[in-house]
Amino acid sequence: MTSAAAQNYLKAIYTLQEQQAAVTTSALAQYLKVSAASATNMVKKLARARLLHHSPYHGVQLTGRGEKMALEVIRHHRLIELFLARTLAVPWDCVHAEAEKIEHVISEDLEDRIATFLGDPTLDPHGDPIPTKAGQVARPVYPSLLDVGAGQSAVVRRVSDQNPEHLRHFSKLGLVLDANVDVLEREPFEGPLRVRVASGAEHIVDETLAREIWVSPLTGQTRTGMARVKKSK
Amino acid sequence: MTSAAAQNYLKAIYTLQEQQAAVTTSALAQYLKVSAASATNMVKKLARARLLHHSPYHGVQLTGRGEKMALEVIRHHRLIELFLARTLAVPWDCVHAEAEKIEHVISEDLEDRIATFLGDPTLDPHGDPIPTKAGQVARPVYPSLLDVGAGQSAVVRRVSDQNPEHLRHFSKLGLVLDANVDVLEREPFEGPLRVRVASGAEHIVDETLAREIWVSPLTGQTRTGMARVKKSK
DNA sequence: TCGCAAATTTAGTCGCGGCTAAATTTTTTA
DNA sequence: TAAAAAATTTAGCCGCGACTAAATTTGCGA
Ligand SMILES: [Mn+2]
Ligand SMILES: [Mn+2]
Ligand SMILES: [Mn+2]
Ligand SMILES: [Mn+2]
Repeated sequence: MTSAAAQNYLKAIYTLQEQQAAVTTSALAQYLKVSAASATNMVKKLARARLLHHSPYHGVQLTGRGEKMALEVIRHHRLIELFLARTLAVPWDCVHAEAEKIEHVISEDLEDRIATFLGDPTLDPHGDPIPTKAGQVARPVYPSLLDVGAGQSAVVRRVSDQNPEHLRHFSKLGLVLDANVDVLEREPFEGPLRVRVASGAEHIVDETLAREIWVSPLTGQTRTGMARVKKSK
Repeated sequence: MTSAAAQNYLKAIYTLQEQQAAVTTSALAQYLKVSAASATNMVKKLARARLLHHSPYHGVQLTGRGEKMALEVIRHHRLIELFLARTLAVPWDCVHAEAEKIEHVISEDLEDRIATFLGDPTLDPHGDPIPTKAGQVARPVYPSLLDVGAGQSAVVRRVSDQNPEHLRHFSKLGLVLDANVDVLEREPFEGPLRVRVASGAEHIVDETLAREIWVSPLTGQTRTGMARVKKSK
């Protein structure tokens, strides 16, 4: 038990649980790009192994053991992402795919060595929190770039690692971790944003993309606000 | 095709081919710790994929494509071993088991990054040659420590990575890569060796273990010989 | 050269993790 | 509230890579 496939299901359920409490078969199937029947099949196996509770036709919920196991895999994933980024300068749009494979095959000993080598880090290259060995994980909640009002500034804190093309686009735009962004204007009806980045360049950011960037809004207005924040340091 | 299992068969056949030209089903099965029936089954699949020639009841031989593929996996394996040893100080008795898993899941891009990071190395932590990207591999042939006569000295060039306990023992004894060894005496009937290592300490090395260490013999006699060699540098 | 033992292949099975199609249950809509 | 739609589960299948047991082939010794 706890094959790579099972680990991926546990990870997916954990991730989906962060949004809504009851994770449905179809949500799971869609997320993992498998058929609903396949998801049901694995869910029954995980339930038998007491890694989740299955309320047939209604959804699943991880048990303590299941959540712990999910967090272990997530810890592997994020440590590996950071390790590859740090040691080999693997760009942030590539680390996810590599980590997705390696996370299932490293030993606990190697995990420990990587963690120590990196100085027991708390964030991966996308700003995702790294669970501790004991299974504790921070749950930073940031507004998305979309929630920042026109005329406001913010600092990029976390970026979705699900789409490599989007990540590549973000780094091209200068929208990297800890970067400052000024939201200049917002098209109505959930339209795209116009932003200014640290270099001074201005870019249009589509709604879908803006949803994949989470930020710490800064008080005060764009330039002025930023200047004030810098001074007050 | 070319699942992790298939890659392991190709690697095993390549390794066995270095000893004898025709690799039998039972040799393969024994090496991989699977039943003969399982080996036959995979052999037939690899033959269908034109990765080897199968002469039923007589043995197999890798095709050009099969050998190339084997060398690609071996390159992954040895690069990963060296990478783990260099970056994380993973001891040489642990790198093999980790590499055995990771070798099947890294991308070509990651392989290239690791190779470049390591400066395109030619030897792994056990002195095994690393095949090039193009599939060329050096075939260093060294005598084993057992072939060194009493009173002779040698330099450790290569050590079998198959048995972690043996490797741990070797490093405890100071029998590491590039170490000098003086063979002091040899018990008759293929008995154990008495050796002196760089530190001056003397150790008994069993025949089985001595077979797992390959060396460059030095001309001249132990101390005297070594001294002379050192002077002549 | 014949017969037997060893090696090898074939036949049939299993668990895993996918799939489609059909049955069932829940939810929505009329 | 009954019928239709949607979601979910069940049933049955497949390829993979193991296995055991049985059949076949090979090669060796008498
Ligand atoms: Mn990731
Ligand atoms: Mn990440
Ligand atoms: Mn190795
Ligand atoms: Mn090695």
